Amino acid sequence: MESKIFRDFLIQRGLKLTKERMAVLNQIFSIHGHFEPEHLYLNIRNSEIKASRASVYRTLNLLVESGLVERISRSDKGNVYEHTYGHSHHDHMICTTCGVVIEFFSESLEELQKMICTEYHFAGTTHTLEIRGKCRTCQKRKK
Amino acid sequence: MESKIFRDFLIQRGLKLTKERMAVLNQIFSIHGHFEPEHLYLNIRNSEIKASRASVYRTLNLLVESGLVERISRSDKGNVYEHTYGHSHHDHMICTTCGVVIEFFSESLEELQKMICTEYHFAGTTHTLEIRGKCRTCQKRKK
DNA sequence: CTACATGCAAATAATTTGCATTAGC
DNA sequence: GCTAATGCAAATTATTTGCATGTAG
Repeated sequence: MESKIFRDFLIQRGLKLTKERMAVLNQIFSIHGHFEPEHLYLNIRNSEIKASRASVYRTLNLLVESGLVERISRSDKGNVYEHTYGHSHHDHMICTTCGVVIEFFSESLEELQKMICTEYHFAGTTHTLEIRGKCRTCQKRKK
Repeated sequence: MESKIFRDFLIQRGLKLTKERMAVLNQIFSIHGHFEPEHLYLNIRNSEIKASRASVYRTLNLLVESGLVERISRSDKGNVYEHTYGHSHHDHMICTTCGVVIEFFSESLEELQKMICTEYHFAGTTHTLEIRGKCRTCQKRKK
């Protein structure tokens, strides 16, 4: 699982597996969807093993480098992250009225993107698609 | 053109068309691709009519609200913008090695997205697709 | 035991805001 | 003239960093 991947990543870099780093990792993987660093920090403050804001940010950067977490950046202030391991790829629809985030996946979309990459001789590794608009509920509400 | 649209937008809101706002607008529309607020500010400092950082940021927010400019946010630090008027919709491929940005457009992709929206009862208005990976040149270079 | 990690507080950086002054309409 | 905009500098917010101390390997 993810802690094994992270451990291997750290060893490979000659870094140490500290309890603070584990606390951050565990917290992240206990969260379902998206999260912000501050949110993460507050949760950790309330948990068994604590970590400072500095460590949260430092660990977050390591996790992104290791590929376990992805920065999907799209908040007005600050970054938004999401863990990628064990959480299959998907894209997002964001309601500009209520802010709700709908995750979706489309195989055709993935394939089309591969074709486009080929056409442009681009070796795509990851992508982010974000569709903004109004969700079902807000469409009704506003008229 | 864009200045007419912006003027109308301002009037509709009971706001004023100042020379600073025009300077920001002109500067943006004299730029081909993407830009960052600081870049914009520096260009304006060197132009005829100047504007402070505060005004640049304030105007930028108005332009986003008016729909003339879009925040495509994805720099490690700060936001990246792009003007949308007269610059038809397209998506981006970003090389994670050299940072080059390739713009592309695919009609099939647009249609597929419409279909997905329909399926999810989502009224999509705009979208951003960003594919990250290695560009042709960097693929050769690194091997 | 040694190098790397931690926490803290100070430093950076991007952006926003309060306020006195200036300028569209 | 009235209301909104400007510039400045101070305030906020998010994130990083230097340094003395702690700790994993």
